[in-house]
Amino acid sequence: MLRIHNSLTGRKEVFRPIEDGHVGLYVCGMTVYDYCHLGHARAMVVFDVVQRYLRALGYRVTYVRNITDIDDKIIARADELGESMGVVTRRFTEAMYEDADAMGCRRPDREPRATANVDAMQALIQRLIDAGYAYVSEHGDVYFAVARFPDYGQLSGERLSDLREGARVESGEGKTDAADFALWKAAKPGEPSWPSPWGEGRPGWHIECSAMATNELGERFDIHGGGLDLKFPHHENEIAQSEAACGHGWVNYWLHNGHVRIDGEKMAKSLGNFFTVRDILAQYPAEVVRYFLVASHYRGPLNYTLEALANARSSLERFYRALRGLPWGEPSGGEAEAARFHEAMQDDFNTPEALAVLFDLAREVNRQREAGDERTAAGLAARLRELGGLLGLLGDDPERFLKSGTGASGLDDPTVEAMVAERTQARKDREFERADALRDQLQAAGIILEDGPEGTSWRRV
RNA sequence: GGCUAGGUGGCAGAGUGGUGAUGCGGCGGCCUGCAAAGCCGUUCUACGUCGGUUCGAAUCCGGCCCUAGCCUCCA
Repeated sequence: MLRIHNSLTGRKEVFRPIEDGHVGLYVCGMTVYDYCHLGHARAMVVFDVVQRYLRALGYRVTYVRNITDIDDKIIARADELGESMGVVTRRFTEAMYEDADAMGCRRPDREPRATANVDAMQALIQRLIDAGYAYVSEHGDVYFAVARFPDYGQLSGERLSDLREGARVESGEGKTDAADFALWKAAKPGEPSWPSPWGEGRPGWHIECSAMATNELGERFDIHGGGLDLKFPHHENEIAQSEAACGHGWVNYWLHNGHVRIDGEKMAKSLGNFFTVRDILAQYPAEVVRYFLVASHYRGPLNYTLEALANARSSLERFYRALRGLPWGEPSGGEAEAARFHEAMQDDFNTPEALAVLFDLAREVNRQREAGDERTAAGLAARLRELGGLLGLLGDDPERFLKSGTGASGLDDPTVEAMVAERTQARKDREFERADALRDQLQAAGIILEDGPEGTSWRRV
């Protein structure tokens, strides 16, 4: 029985899909005007885990993630680069795929692009105008009249009166209410635009997701996710538009992932404290980054530090050392751990707890191996791989992972192998001084040796 | 000012009304030529604060303090 924390109600609820055996999942994707930073990576990995786990539970999942390819920031970026919007969005869409693929994220089933769905957005806007929820300003902008939608604030807990009093709500621009938001923006000279019943213009941000989600998943679907920063106003406005248009509830469960922080602050472009995924991937294996993201609960904040990444790496090393040297086979044994793992995952995707179970399993693998029962150890190791796989982890070859290291050690594999062989000979000859000198030399180059009953293995720091 | 999350041991990070997750680190032991790794044991009065409920709370309730986020584009 899967329970998930629904931000709409603020509590954990038993998940019941609308259609038996099927889950419609919509996640707000990127605005493609720059490279992904770690915050984007978190959202991608979090919902990749959600999607994977739902499938592991046997659900058919329709996973939809949009691509916002029309937006003020894109226009600005294209101007800045002296390129067309299409060129810019294509480049950063490709970059997003590279990053997401590297981190082992399965591609969504559907990835609607805003520019390909303007018709659906216009239809939705028209519907809202007809139903009296939206109005056209004298400048040709269309606004959603927030006051006409009594349930406004159901997701964020914000009250309309508080919002109006808030210092940061803009007024003017033809709005009748400061809290109203744009559905359609009249084109300024030189801006990309589409013809519409209200004049040349382009869609507002919020209407994109309402239109595309409904288009792909219907007027009522199961799960809508995104970063915490989208909760208000974006998701609140999506709800208002969609429910106003269809006249009933829209999404059953809302999921929001927490922010990545750096030095206790949100990682954000405006603060200039962000790290791009590709910069981090240049220094750490993608699986380490993924582990780091999965090692804390998706709803909480995640502090980015070098220590945390190092920690993620040593955790993975522990797993891969347990796996090392055992044959890939069918899982056997570890049923109790598997049950605990699933219990954790079904409790609002508690990945840290699930990982704790995996550590227990790794210890059991080591115990069995130490006891000389390699057969049992191999069965458990396969179980460990199987469960890790549900999180998108532990799919690598242990030797490969352990020998990959963080940076350049200066010594290539054949050199290391040669030195190891030389040391082995020295040890055989009981020339321990020479053997230790070689080991020290390797260690200085970031190579750690481990002497086992079946010879010496090594890994990079 | 309003709204939303949080405040856990040396660090990271789960969890729970009553037997001190898990990882990293420290210490001791086994193993090893010595290490490393592994295993075993262990350290550390851990749960922001003040009250309340309870046989019993860190876990429930209330006040307070602090942190972060949102209220403007943001995963």
